[in-house]
Amino acid sequence: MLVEQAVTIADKTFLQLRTDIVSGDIVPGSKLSETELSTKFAVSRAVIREAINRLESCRLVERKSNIGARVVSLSLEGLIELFQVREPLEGMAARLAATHMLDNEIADLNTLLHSHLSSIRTNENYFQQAGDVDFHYRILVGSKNQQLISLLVNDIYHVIRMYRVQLGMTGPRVTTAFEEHQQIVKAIANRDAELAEILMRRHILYTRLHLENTFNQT
Amino acid sequence: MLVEQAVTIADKTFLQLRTDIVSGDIVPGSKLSETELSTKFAVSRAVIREAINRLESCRLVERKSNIGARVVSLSLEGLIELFQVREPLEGMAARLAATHMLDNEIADLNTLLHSHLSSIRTNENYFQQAGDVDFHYRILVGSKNQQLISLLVNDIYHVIRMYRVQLGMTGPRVTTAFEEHQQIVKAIANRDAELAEILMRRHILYTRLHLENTFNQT
DNA sequence: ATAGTCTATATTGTCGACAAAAGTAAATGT
DNA sequence: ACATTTACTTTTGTCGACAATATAGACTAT
Repeated sequence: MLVEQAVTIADKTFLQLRTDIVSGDIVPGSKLSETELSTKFAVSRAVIREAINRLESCRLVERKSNIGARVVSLSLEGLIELFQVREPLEGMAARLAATHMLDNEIADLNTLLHSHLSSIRTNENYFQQAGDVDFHYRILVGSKNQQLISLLVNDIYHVIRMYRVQLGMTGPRVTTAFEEHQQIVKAIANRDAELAEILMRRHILYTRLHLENTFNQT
Repeated sequence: MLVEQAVTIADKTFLQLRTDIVSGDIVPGSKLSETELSTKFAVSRAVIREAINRLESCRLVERKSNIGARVVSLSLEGLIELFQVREPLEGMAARLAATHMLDNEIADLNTLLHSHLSSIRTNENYFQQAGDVDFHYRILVGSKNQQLISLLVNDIYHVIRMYRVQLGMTGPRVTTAFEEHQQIVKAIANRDAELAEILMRRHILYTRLHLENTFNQT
């Protein structure tokens, strides 16, 4: 998949902090003290500042001038807003993928779907989650639109992952989602851009509604 | 409209640099030397670095480790990619606006349209451009989706403006675009979310095709 | 007792200097 | 003459210190 190679110290610090935030080790709403983090990571405040700046542009932290940065706090409304952004973007990605994906990329996607199916049968939850991520990622890359790819991979996906972890969403809905995946791939293989977009949007919409339901019931 | 108040020196430097880049005073592809800029603006390199970092997250400059930052170079392909992102996003904005815009906001939008119409009659090109920006901005705000608003206003709009200035696109297409605007507002006033989205997407698609044509013909 | 002010403290913003990496040009060897 | 190495210069990355702003607590006045 994607290789993010950290060459500078600020890179590593940024990646480490992002992991800590997304995984929940640094709890939402908590303050990111520059001095504190610089001693913890044993680096200068400058690299911490740079890392925090980048976290801000990923929408993982919010910063106020002369006050400081806090990890974004989670709300159902925020998650809904995020999915309202993700839905049309991935819809367009599927539309473009139907036109621009190479035949062998589509074949690989089918292979992935089959391995996904077998992991459903054996109830391997972890791989189901990873398989879902991989599925969306491949279609996104298949769109060949760099703006779209960068926007979703570098920003939105991480924020959504954070929400999922925080809200304890261990995404079930696998069996029905699998059928939706299948239909999307079929539309792409048929080079039906219009249908691919509609199906992808529906797929993400359903996921959103499912998340809303599970969240509201608890 | 939107007020971006710069409290810190880095804020001001960032805004100044962004203006210079979008307006073309700093030409695309040119290098942003930290030392050079720090002497030019009479500030320390730290604030220049922060400003450049923010420009990078706006997608206005590209940075490579240990090498430096360059203003993004323009290409027709890049502009197309950008419109392929913008189209579904603003489509969703129109869809949401049809549900969430307040009645008086819709009334204001109609007032704006009428003033737009009169400026078309008198051929005031500058106000036509500004009017178009204002139109899209109001619908975006009407969506009430903070993620969507921030994404378009803080990032995408600036990049598109840079492309327009650079490629010398003094957006004509006003009269037909006006009718499209009218139809979109009508759909929103009717609270027809589905139609509002379709019309907005078409509107942006047409704009893109128009830009492609004018660019290819020259 | 409460509101407001003032002082002390902690945190962020800015700066200049040093370290490390990349780029450049001269020098050497074949 | 060309390629490679080596010294040198330039630019970015990192650091610690100082300045400016915000927060917290003590103090005063009504």
